[in-house]
Amino acid sequence: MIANVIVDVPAKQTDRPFDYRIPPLLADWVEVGSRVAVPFGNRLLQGFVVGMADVSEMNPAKLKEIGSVLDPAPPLTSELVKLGIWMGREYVCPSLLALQSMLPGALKAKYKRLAVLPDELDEDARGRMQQEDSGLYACIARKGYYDLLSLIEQFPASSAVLKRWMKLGWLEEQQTVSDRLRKKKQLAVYPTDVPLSPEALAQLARRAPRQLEVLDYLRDSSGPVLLSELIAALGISAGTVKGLADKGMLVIKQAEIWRDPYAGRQFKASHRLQLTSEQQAAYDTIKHAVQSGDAHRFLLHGVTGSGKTEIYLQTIEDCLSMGKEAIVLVPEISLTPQMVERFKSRFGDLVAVLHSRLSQGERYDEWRKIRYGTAQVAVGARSAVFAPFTRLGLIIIDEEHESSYKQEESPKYHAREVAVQRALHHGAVVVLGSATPSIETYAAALQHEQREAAASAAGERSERTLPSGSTPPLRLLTLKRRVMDRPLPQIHVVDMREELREGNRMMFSRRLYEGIAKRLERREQMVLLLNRRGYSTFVMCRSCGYVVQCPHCDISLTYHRRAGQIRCHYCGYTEKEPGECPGCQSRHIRFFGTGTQKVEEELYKHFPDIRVIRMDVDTTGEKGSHEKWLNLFREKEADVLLGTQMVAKGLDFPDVTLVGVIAADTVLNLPDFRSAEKTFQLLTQVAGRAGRHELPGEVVIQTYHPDHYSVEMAAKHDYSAFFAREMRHRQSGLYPPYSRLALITFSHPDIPVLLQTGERLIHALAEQGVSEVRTSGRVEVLGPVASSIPRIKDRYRFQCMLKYRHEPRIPEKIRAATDSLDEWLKKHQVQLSTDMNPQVML
DNA sequence: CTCCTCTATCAA
DNA sequence: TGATAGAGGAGG
Repeated sequence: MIANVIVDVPAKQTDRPFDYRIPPLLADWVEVGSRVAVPFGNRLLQGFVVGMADVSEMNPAKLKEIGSVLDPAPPLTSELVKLGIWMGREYVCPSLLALQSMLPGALKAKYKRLAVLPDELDEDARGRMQQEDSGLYACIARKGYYDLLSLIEQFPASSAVLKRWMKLGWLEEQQTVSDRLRKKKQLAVYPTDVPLSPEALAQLARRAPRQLEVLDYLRDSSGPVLLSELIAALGISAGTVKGLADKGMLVIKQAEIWRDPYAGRQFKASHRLQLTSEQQAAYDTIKHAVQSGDAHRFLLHGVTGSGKTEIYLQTIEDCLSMGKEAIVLVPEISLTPQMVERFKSRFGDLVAVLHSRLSQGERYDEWRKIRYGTAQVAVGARSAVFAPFTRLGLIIIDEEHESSYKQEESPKYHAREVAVQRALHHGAVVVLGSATPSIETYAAALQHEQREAAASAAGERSERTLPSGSTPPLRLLTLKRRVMDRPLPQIHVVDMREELREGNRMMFSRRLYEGIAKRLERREQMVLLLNRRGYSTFVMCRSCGYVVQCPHCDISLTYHRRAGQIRCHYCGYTEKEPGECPGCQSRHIRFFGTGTQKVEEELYKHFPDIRVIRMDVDTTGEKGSHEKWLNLFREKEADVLLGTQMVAKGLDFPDVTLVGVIAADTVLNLPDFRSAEKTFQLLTQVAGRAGRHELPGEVVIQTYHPDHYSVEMAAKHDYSAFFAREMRHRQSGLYPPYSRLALITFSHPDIPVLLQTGERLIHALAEQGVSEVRTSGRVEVLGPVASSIPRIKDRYRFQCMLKYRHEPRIPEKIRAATDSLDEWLKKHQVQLSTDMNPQVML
């Protein structure tokens, strides 16, 4: 048998399967999806088996054998292998990267090269090695082998000797492939298979009562017990247990432990809540779709607080009872303990949770629960869309408009697109949930609705059967009302230009100021949002106008007062806060713009007794700190939760009655065609944090653009009006959904190289038939132009945007074009990457 | 990506 | 003639 293997080299030239013979000993172990170690060139590499064949096209003499199989069962399913290859094509990236991104980091290969003394080496050779370089020899001889790289490091002068020894055969090189991480092992105590004789027990009772206690404990607990647990429970020493092991009355051995990030936490079981009629209708439709066993897509458009999560929970429950599995995607930011708790309390140990705040080991074990264990529901951020289920029935994407579903590194995939691909394979249902759907999603849903309406008006039965493999239509389910018919909070828009004109120079408008004072008096809570961390956004000299910039990026530095530093938010560059202007040495250097740190300081200035929790990247760096702050806020240990967008999403606190947006314009001013959409979504989401329970809520939005439609429509809770207005904007600029985009970015330390690269790229694209064809409106090639942040980490960045409509096979053509530039790119060390359907234009 | 080979070029 | 650097290509 032959295995087709994709090897662990992330380069264009090797992005294809290589054939290997499967040795008879491994025949039962190699499957599609297996992770194997294979000889490649003169190295030993990890690889993924992507196919099996009886014969190879290759000359059989040239075939090498698979070295070993790295896992007892294949970590990838054949479906995921197929998906990885699809991703490679669709997102113009090496399939290897796609396959790797499906697995927990613990399974990323770690390579070692060892220098080994051959067993059969004669005394004579050993003697001569000893004589030639005693230090080097001693180091290797101690264990018989030693890590090659650290040898070279420790004995830099001996590298020539080392090389010669290897040539002479006195040393052999051995390469290994291993995981990043081991399965966690701990000593555990197992009962013996043979029943214990009554005499022996009687003897124990007399001579060693403590040992008898151990046996009793072991008998009462079904199965093995951890040694540490036994010692703690009975207050004995390890010696007591060891004594029993010596007598053969029990066995102590290493047992594999599954780390559980939620161990020791009690989750109160919860049950189905009564659904409103709107919820019930949506639920019924989704449930029938899951039952049908065909791929379906739904957009669940429900206002904040309309009870989307309960619908998710109940449909998952039905999905499980049909013997199928479910994936729930949640934006990283809202994967809060609250969210996890809802799933844990409904499904208990059937849930595996995957997010970035788990340690590598914890994530690995949660993943193994899905692949080999008991989990039937996966809740997690973007990459959980790859949960290795085999009977997938339902994929839910909550807050589907969130940009975090798009991975910004290669493979630049969108979880929404991957979900559809998986649903097609499994005949599963995809549910996109949001109060503020992305324009593209909503447009697709409306288009389907309109087609249905037209079809029924014409008296036709709507077409239900689709050509297999094509994306199913997106059906719209709407929840217009909040549960318990609670009103949406009242939103006040404050024009900050007006405030200034009337002499208020504070960062708080009078309305917000009074709101805060009132809440403090009433002991209610508040959420304040400012989408900028740090203290100020830029540092400028008032004498000469000099703005302090990052020396490596074209971006101004942000002042962080607590640390007394100015920092670059792109490359992490840090310097001490300047006391004088670096340009003209004037003392008139000032900090402009407002960040969360400054808001915090102002709050304390105006309300001395106020208790503020600030949440941004700077305060939530540590593991678990996110959770810690939210718990403090829940326990009413603070009046204000102040933060960047991480406070806008998914939080639910009963006593929050005021939400304040310090500056609604931060996102609006970004040079991105989605900035209005992002603003509308952010405002609507954060407004939804108020008045979710008995107490009514109030929202204050401060802005310099009170007339902008994104602000106006958000204040009126009018998604439809916003959508209609935004669609006109998209149409006039031919932006998505009126077109599709592909962004090719390339970077280099020198601008002339980039200019030449740009010319070659345009030429290469034209050769593939991708060139400016404005007349037919098929493809538009924009650029190359400098990116909106022209330099990051000392590399200038240029980009080329393709805007196309009905142009088929664009990824294929881009790949062909960029492949033809390969030589040039390699020679000049130009980095180039392609982003299909980019979410951020920066 | 990394290693190997081939070729051009230069100094002895 | 041999050494060396750089480009090009292969890797099963």
